[in-house]
Amino acid sequence: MLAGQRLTVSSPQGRFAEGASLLTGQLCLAVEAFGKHLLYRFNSGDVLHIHLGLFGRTRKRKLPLVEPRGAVRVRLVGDTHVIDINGPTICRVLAAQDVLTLTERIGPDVLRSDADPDRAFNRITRSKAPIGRLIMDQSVMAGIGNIYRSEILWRQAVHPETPGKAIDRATFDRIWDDAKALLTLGVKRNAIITVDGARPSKSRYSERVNIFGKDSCPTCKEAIRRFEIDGRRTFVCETCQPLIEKLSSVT
DNA sequence: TTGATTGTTACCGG
DNA sequence: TCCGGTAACAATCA
Repeated sequence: MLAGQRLTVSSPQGRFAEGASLLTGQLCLAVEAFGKHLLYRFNSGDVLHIHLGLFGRTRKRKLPLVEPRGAVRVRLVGDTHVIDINGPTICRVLAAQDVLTLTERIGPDVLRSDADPDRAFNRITRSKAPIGRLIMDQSVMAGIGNIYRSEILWRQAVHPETPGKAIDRATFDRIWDDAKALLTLGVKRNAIITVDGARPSKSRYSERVNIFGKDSCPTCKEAIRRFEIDGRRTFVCETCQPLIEKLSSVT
């Protein structure tokens, strides 16, 4: 994005003011993602850490500058473009040690080539927690959000309430590979698309997904059950995703 | 005006 | 010390 450019960093809303002054005029060496965390690395060694949370947005525009739209917390101005960051949950400057602490806390990111899926598999098979919780636990594996959770488990015919330790290696591999494929597509199209062959459109994501927010299963037409895992909506077709607790529940 | 929401973290009690 | 539960926070839209 703006990597390789000298950036003017400002804080139009006044918040993050000290952080902005620390960074302004520095060369942005790289922009990197660890799961849902964004790191802007600067030549001074400072790192701008952003997490967009539930409501955060970034907007990229060509220069010239226009008035910030909505609640812009950080504005990054390069040679040709400007990026506005609205409503991030996290917006701070990290020292090198804090960056390490952060990246060590985050599980393997399905989109990173240096990710080690074995770490996720080991966590999952040691837990009796439901797989629907585990794959969205960013310390177990990073990248999957609430919509992808229901969609991936439906696509792989895994019931979200299956205990982690009942997940065998082949099943885990299918979940991991599907997550990787869907998130890669999502990045490429800048949209959540989990229906094979679907195209992004101006419509809401609900038209590009299989069961999230739906009442009936696109495959078998049976009713979709909706319930909560950790307070977040979860959808399951109990016909296509039967709950199999398998043998390993022997304790 | 109210409610819902593609998320995370801090804190507290058991 | 490690859980599970709860609250807090963020911004926008219907």
